[in-house]
Amino acid sequence: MTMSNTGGRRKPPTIHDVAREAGVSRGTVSRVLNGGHYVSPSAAEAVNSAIRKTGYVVNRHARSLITGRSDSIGFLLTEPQEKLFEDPNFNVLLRGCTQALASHDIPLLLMLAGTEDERRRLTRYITAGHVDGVLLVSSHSADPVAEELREAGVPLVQCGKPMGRGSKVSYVAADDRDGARDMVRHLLSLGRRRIGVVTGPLDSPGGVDRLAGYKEVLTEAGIEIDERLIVSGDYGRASGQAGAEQLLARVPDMDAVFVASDLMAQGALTALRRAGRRVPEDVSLGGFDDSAAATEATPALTTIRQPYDRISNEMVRVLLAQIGGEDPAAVILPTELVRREST
Amino acid sequence: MTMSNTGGRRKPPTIHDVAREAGVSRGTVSRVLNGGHYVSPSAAEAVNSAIRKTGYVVNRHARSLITGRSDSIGFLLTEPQEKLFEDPNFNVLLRGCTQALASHDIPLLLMLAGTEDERRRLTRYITAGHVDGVLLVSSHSADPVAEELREAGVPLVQCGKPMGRGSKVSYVAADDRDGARDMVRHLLSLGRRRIGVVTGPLDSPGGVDRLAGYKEVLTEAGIEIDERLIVSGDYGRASGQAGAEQLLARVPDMDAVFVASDLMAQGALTALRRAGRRVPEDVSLGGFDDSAAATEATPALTTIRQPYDRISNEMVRVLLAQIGGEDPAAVILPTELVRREST
DNA sequence: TTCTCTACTGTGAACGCTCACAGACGCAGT
DNA sequence: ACTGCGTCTGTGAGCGTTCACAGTAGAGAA
Repeated sequence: MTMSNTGGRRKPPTIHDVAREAGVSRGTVSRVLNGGHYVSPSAAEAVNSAIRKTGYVVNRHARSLITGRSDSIGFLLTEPQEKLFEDPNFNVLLRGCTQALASHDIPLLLMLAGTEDERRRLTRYITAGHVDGVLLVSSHSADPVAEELREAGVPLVQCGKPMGRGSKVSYVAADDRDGARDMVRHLLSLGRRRIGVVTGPLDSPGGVDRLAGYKEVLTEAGIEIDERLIVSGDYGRASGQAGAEQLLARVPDMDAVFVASDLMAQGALTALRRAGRRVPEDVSLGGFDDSAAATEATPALTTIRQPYDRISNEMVRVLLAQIGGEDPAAVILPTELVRREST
Repeated sequence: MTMSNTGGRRKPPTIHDVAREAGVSRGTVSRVLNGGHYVSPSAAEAVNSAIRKTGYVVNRHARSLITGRSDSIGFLLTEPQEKLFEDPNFNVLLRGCTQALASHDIPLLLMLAGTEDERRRLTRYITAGHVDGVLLVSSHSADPVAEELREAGVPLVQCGKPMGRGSKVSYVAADDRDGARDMVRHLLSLGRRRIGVVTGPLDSPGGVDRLAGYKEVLTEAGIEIDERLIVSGDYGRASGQAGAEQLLARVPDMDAVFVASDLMAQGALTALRRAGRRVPEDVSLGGFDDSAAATEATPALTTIRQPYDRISNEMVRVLLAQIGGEDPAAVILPTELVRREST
């Protein structure tokens, strides 16, 4: 009584089979499948049990062919992927997007556009309508791909604030400026006054905004901005170490550092330790991201938590809305100060 | 003279448009698209330039509808995803598979089956023929999903050796036994004789094989197996720490440990340090995986490199072969000893 | 010439679905 | 009775491809 059916895929049932089984027409089955309006309760019941009995699953290709939708979306990465894949936050984002989409029964296509060739290939693929929309993760905040897709009319949501001010592309981002403000305020509340900063890349809005928040709070507190206490990095561990070394050389009695990423903060930790500074006794150290690096470091890093789980949900929500015809939207989500051992 | 076309996706050209442009029939265009046999050079040239001119991209839905293939494959994760996504090796694998598939112009669908519901939904999706095959990553080495898909006749390649001996499912794995042998031989060559081992889970082939390699080499070297020197872990950091503590308690003069994952080795490092042992002076420590954890640890870990870049390529190769009608295959790839500071 | 073979090309039909339309039915208002 | 309306249902057409088949042209053999 087993139906092992080992090997050789059997032809799946079609909407026709279901219709015959339920004693109705294709049209009625289709109506039940898509919302179920204008169909009598008895017919709906018959169709549903026929679906269960036959194990019917809609053929998305046939559906897409006529609707023009593909009911799938692309998760596009346009940058050096080694770096990104190492970033725990990126992984949270990818996982979150996949799950958020899954709850809408929409598959996610992973697209990596490292080289120029791949970029071209994927742009073609996307503009040909093989996905309904794109979730874009790009470290370049003024990515040409974003503009190209937008011009082609492809619904698009970017992770992080894009650089171009005028460009009408949707995005979801954490509130970098406010996060930085919280951190610097926290350092001030500890009695620190000579607070250094290692910024992110200053050609990205994230880098700029975090620095702006730092400056604002100090100015509000009546502390003059000391340019010797400002160095810029690239979010990578090495640049954090170099940055902290530079700061210490310039201002040996610095009593706190705000480092614009946890990875850089790890590097800064190494530099501080080598220079004989104790953290947090001599120097308070604040990071940004609340990545795995923050808890793995010793001492564990006080940092600013970016709500990547919410970011992914919002990206999906905004994208689906845009696919549904709504206008592009910008969403900025609040950050949260997470206190640990480094301050 | 710009054709900005902002917003509103234009209807893409069809094979019909190309045919008209080239002055040939649909059939000829289709033949050019699929291999180009039985088509005259002049016609092929005309079609190709028409394709370039119109910017034609094949509609995969229409193609799939008739061929029955979907020309896409699924990357299925059946286990606690938080853990896996943290694993750098997993990320290499995902990236490698995506790229290997991209070179065949095949999109990868990311599928996460954490809950029972998702598992059912995805099984339906897969068996309905929405993907041509599945790359499966599962920590359970005897995953019921694997068996279910195999029975449904879905081409499938698993990452890592599956548990069931008889089951005819394709897999690609590193040579765990041989890697373990290399490591233990290395420890012996350093003059170590009281070598402990923290194994992986012993209900998985990887865990079993690494322990087997350890035992083999010791036996070959004429050293008796001491059960007090064997504890088992679960590949996680915490279990490595606990394992090393247990070993030290049982055999205080242990002079080396082979730990079956780098993450566990990090934990073991902490335990050894707390117990006042210097690494590598007092105790040589060998890991497994060559993950990021290995280089981040201080001292950097000597470990066994699993060739995840090659594994991903092989998984794709074997899967495509199987889709093409070939029989399931098992591929075992050689590992490599990477010497760093911990031995 | 005629026949055969090879190389090439065009033409329905079909894949499984949705959509627009037309029709049927019951019920209320005129 | 007729008309109108809202609810429900079936039918044909068509989405863009590939595939099988039929057909043409030219070359070479008989």
